[in-house]
Amino acid sequence: MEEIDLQALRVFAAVARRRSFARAAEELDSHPSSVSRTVARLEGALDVRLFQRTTRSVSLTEAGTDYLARISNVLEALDEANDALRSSDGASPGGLLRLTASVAFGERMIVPLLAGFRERYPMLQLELLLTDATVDLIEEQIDLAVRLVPQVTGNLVVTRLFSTRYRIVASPAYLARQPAIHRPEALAAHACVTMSLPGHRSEWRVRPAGEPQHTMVVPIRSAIAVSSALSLRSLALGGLGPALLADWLIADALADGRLVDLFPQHEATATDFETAAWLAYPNRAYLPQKVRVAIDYLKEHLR
Amino acid sequence: MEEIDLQALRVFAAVARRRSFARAAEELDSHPSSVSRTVARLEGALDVRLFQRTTRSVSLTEAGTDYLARISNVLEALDEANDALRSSDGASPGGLLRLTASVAFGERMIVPLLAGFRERYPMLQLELLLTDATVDLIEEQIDLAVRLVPQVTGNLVVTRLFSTRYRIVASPAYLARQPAIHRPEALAAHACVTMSLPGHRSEWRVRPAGEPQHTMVVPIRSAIAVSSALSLRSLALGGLGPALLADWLIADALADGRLVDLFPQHEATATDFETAAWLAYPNRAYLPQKVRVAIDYLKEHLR
DNA sequence: GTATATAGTGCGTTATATGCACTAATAGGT
DNA sequence: ACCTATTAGTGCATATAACGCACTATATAC
Repeated sequence: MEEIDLQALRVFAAVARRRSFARAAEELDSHPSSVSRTVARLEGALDVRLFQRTTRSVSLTEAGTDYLARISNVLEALDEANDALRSSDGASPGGLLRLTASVAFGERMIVPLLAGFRERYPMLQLELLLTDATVDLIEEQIDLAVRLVPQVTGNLVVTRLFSTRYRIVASPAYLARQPAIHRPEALAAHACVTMSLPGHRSEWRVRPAGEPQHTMVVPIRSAIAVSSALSLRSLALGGLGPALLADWLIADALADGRLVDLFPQHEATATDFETAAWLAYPNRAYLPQKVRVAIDYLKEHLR
Repeated sequence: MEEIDLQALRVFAAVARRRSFARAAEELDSHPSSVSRTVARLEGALDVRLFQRTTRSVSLTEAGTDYLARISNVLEALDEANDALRSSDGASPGGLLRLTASVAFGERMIVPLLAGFRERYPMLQLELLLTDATVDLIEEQIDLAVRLVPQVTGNLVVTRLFSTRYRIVASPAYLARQPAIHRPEALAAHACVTMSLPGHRSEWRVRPAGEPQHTMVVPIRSAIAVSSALSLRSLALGGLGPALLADWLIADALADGRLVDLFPQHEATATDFETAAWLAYPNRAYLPQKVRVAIDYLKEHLR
């Protein structure tokens, strides 16, 4: 029996995850030719075809699916063994930690923490994937994600960080030159700045705090719609109109008066009132030290 | 984190098993220098010392012990994955199967079966370690052992093949020219051939079949003591005197009259009446196909 | 005290893997 | 239905690393 290279197993797993030789090669900082040959060698050693190749798409064979499941466990157990050994002598966890969050949350909440985090865990290399698209944690090899949704779906382990509430805010300058807004219904007379997301541009929902049964659907007009929450915040600060923004995004501006909460007694939302910030990570048998400490650090500093 | 070579893990396991760099190198068909460098690289990658080296002996450190336990599982799971995949398409099991048995049992019982076994499993490569010393199945990487003892000890999985009974026999030629032996006590007047083992040379135990309470200890005289059961059999066949031999070793000679059972109504032994032939194999999480089929084959043809 | 076995190192050679250029083939766009 | 762009696979020259050998240092056994 020819010996099987561990590298070959990692390459195989990468191809299976990305469903492409070329993308796997990219991920591994290698070349499609190498990946192709490595997989071919592995298939030769096992005497089994692992992938069905049609030049345009790659998919696992039945045997490949079975092998991937077993191999994933093996690779995980191996990483666990190495991780456990390296941290057994009380050493600071090392390696690469891949984090993802929305652009706004990353910029406002994560980035300010990184200096302290790096100082505490200097051996850890960080990679921050800030995107408003929902990425596949498995395919993108993400260790830890912040998700801002009512409930997290998928085969993920989830921890709640804090509740997020949305506020309807405007800058003092805007309020000074526009008709007063005493009640939510008065928003109809204003040109608002909104997120360019379905359901955010034509109506918001408002209800007196603690009275879910009195929810009002308030029609609004969107003068400017942007796809970036950070830019939305800037527009509100610049006095371009009322905006619906998450509390964690504007806490500082409300505190020092650069923004005014129009309805302090009300809760507001575009879609769902009960939203929270969650930490989510792949449901693996073993949680690496680096992820463990990152979770603890974020929990400690974010709530 | 530098990548860890699978080869390095196998080398590490071999050194741990053999407790020697040189013997591990021998086992791996490599050189002590290579083994030394491979282990050194592994230790460097893990940043942990795995072995305590004193030029004359090698022992695992605490971290090494822990790592070995984890790595063994990983390597086993990997072998299992490969084995399962290769045999999933109904292929005949392949690889190397290492068997051990006593010299006499191997020669008389195993060797005659090998032709048929090879024919049935042509992809299997066999290695037969015939020795009367009790080998360490783990250290010697034995897949399957035949043990002839009352009870098998150690962390082994055991299956009973058949009971072994000992008979006191002599050749017709010997009996024709010597005083008759009607009762066991009469053996004292004869020069016996015996095994050169403690307790075999000065007395044998005899009892009427099914009457354990009437066990007699019969003093005997050993004229020739040999360390090989096969040679003992030859001496008995050659008419050199009465001998105590296992039934499976002389069944053919008793059947065709080349040997005569002196006390067909009695059971005899040198040490323990209740001896059996056992199949024993290391207690692993996964039983490889090749071992599975070997066990089945031996069971089918040996009882 | 001496001899032998064992772990570790330096160096030159060899084998292996890698990267690049190119081919073959398919799926999607026009 | 054709053309184009992308992707898997192959040949070949090169670079990298692993390997084996000779040798050293050290500790145990006799």
